[in-house]
Formats: sequence, structure tokens, C-alpha cells
Amino acid sequence: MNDGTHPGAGPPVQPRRSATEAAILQAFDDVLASDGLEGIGVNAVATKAGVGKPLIYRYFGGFDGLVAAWATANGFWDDDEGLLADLAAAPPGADQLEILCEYLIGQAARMRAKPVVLKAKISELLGETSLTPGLTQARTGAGAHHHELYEDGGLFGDPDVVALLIVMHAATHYLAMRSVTTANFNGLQLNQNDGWEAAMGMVRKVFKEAVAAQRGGGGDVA
Amino acid sequence: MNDGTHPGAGPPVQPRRSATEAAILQAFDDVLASDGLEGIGVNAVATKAGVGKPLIYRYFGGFDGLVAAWATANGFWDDDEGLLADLAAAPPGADQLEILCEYLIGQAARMRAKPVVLKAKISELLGETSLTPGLTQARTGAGAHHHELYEDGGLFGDPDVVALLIVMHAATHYLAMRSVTTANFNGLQLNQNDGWEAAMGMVRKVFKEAVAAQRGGGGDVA
DNA sequence: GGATTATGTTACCAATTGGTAACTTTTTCA
DNA sequence: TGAAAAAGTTACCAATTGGTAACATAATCC
Repeated sequence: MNDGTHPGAGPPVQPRRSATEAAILQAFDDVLASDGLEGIGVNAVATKAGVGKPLIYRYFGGFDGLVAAWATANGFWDDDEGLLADLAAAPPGADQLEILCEYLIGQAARMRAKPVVLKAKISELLGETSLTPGLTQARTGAGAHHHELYEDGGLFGDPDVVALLIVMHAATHYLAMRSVTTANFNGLQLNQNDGWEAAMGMVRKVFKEAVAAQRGGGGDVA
Repeated sequence: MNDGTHPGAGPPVQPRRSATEAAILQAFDDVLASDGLEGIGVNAVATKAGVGKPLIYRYFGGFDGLVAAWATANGFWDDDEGLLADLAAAPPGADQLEILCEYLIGQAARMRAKPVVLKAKISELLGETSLTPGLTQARTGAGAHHHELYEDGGLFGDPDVVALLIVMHAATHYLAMRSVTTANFNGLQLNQNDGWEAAMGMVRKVFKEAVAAQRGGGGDVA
């Protein structure tokens, strides 16, 4: 009805507010990307957005609310539902473990595609930062299906598979984190596409080797 | 000759200076541990150490110099020489790959034992932080033997081994990083000893599986 | 002794921080 | 048109930041 371009024609949609809200969110992104954790704050964000900082308090309820809005708007948390859906949608004869491996690699690729989000994720490893309150505030409800995958033996009921999953999860996440800032990681250029693909090839290789050994040796390789 | 406790008996050792220098370094550690990246600075460190901040400038040449001194004093960088020595010192019949796996695990354990150092390492993943100038300043000379291990096919001249090494390096480092702040990682209590040991058991398992597959299948498991 | 140097403290500076109050301008709607 | 609400700005606040100059105290050396 009202697209916001015809003032007075219909219910108020407050198009100017949404626009500045978007500008503020984008400014948060920019400042975090350029100045990092220590440079971010209401002053820097407001200046970057070209608005007065009272708007941040009025629209987002302060800095923490801004962080929370930014996190939700940028898909900060993984959706384990995606993996569950992929597994359910797979054809009967498909290799479930291969789907799992590709999911981990795809997840790392998605993180790599959003360096700023990844930066915020790294900051979570530091413990309490200025982002923490906002992130915990917005985390409510995320990761609801997480336990289905990992706890009580995991989705596959096999401790060996869970171990493999955890180790490869750790590996892919670390590689993604290194890829944002590290030019050379053990000879790999993770920040370039070919270097990244080479790393993911290594992940696939190790994954397959481990799976082969599990199936061949009955899970005991000692 | 002069142990510093007998003023005037011998050349000046300036024991008071070393003591306050140590106090400042310890204060840096404490502030980084409690307040994190964003809380650290000359004011906080000087207050924590119970001295005036001019001493930081006089003794360390400023904040960056303090960071550099702290990093070197706390063994911030891995010594790949340690691994090379371990490999060289191993008995002829020993499994070199197993030594390598245990080295990675030991390295992760050492990082876990110094949470503050680990925190600083994580901050390096964020790119430019307030610690970066000091760390790069002190990095000179470290990692001299690194290329021997990883580049040009690595120490073993086998790309498969290098891939395994890189992936497991990534996994152990990520697990160490998560262990400082994360109470529950996929069902594992990484911040407690049994949870950590369980994770390291998983690392060993996957490592051995991959090695077994490499040896059994000639390196091709597709 | 006296002169010198090392050590440490207090005081100050401009710049910036998070946060709020008061104000002006624009838009909405009867 | 005119009142009311929303949007946005300027101005201010106390607190803190990194950094330096000036000062006081203590130890050392001739």
C-alpha cells in the first residue's frame, strides 16, 4: 500500500527512520571492519553514518542494542537446521558423512565471505568485550537444534563420528579465522582463493582418510 | 659479585629498577587477563602496578615497547626448533608422525596453560589491535626454522603429511583457543581437564586414522 | 662532604569517550 | 491550516585516555 515515497498516502511507514537505521547498521559494519574492536563505539559509528549519536540510543536503545541488531541482521549464528535439512533431504544411498564434511567446508566458506562477522566471532573467543553484551542479548533462541547433532553420541550415535566432527569443525573454523588476516599460513595463501581451496582440499583428504580408516578398521586404529 | 643487596659494593645493578620492571610486566599480564584487549593501556597498567606511568615510557619506551617486552618474557612464539630437536632425538625406529602429533598436542597444552598469552594470540587474528605494533616489533628472529617444516613439501617431502599437519595444527589451535572462554564446546568441557583430554583423545584418534589410511591406501582414499 | 645520576611522583595537557538534555526541523494527520 | 509526533542536530557533561614536563627523593660516585 504505502511504499514510503508518497507522504500522507496511507499509514505511516517511517521510511526515513528505516533508512537511517540501515545507515547506522552499515556504519557499524564499516567501523568494525576498518578500526576493529577497539575503535568501535557510539561516537565512531554515528560519525561514520553521518548522523547524531542520540539516534543510536533512540532507535537501538544504545550500543548493546545496536550490536544485537547488527548480529541478527548479518546472520551471526550458524543454522544447524541447515545441516539437519541437508541430511534429511539427501537421497537414501548418499554418504551422510560426506554431506557433513561439505557442510563444514561450506560453513567455513560462508564465514570467510563475511570477514566482519568473522571478526566479531573471533572477538567472542577473547571473553568479555564491548560486543559481548549485545551478542548475548541477541543469541536468544539460536542454536536450538545444536544438541541433536553433537550431544549423546550425536546424530549418528557413534562416538568416533562425533570425534571426527569436532576435530574437523575446529580445523575449518581455525582456517577461516586465519584466512581474514594471515597472508601466509604454513605456505598457504589462505586469503586468496586458490590457497583457500588448497586448504579445503586438505580438509577433505584428511576427512576421507579418517572415514576410510573407521570403516576399514572397525573404528579402532591403535 | 654484586647481588644488589649491598649498595656501593661493586658495579650498580639497579635492583630497584628490575623489580619495578617486573611489577609492570606482571601488571600488564593482570590487566590483559581481567579487562582484556579493550581495557589495556598505560594508565591501567601503571595503576595496577602501583607506579606512575612515566616509568613505562622511561623503562620500556612506551606502550609498544612494554608489549614487546611482555611477549618475549612470556614466550609468545612457538619454537619450531623444539619439534626439530624432538624429531632428531627420537630413536631410529620411532614413528616420526606420532612424535609430530604429540608435539601439536603439547603445543596446544602449553598455550592452554598460559591463558593470557593465548588471549594475545587470539587478538592477533583480529588484525590490527593495540598489541600489534609491539608484537611485530618483538617478532624479529622468531620462527626462523619454520619453513623447514612446512614449505617445499615439508620435512617429510610428502604433501599428504603436510596436509595432515596443517589440518591438525588448525584443529589443536582452535580447541586451545576455545578452551579459555568456552564452557561447553559441542558437549566437551574444554576448560576442564577431562574435557580437554577427551578432545585431545579425539585429535589423536583422527590423526592415527588418517595416518593408517595414508599407509594402507597409498595416500589415495577417493 | 658535594655533585651526579637513577628512581619515582604530582600535575598538567588536549583529545576523546559514553551519555543526556534541549533544541530545530520535518513529516504526519485531523 | 495548524497541532502533534517523529526525526535529527547542537551543546554540554563528567570521566578517561595517551603523553609530557616539572618536581622530589634516593642512591651512587668522586
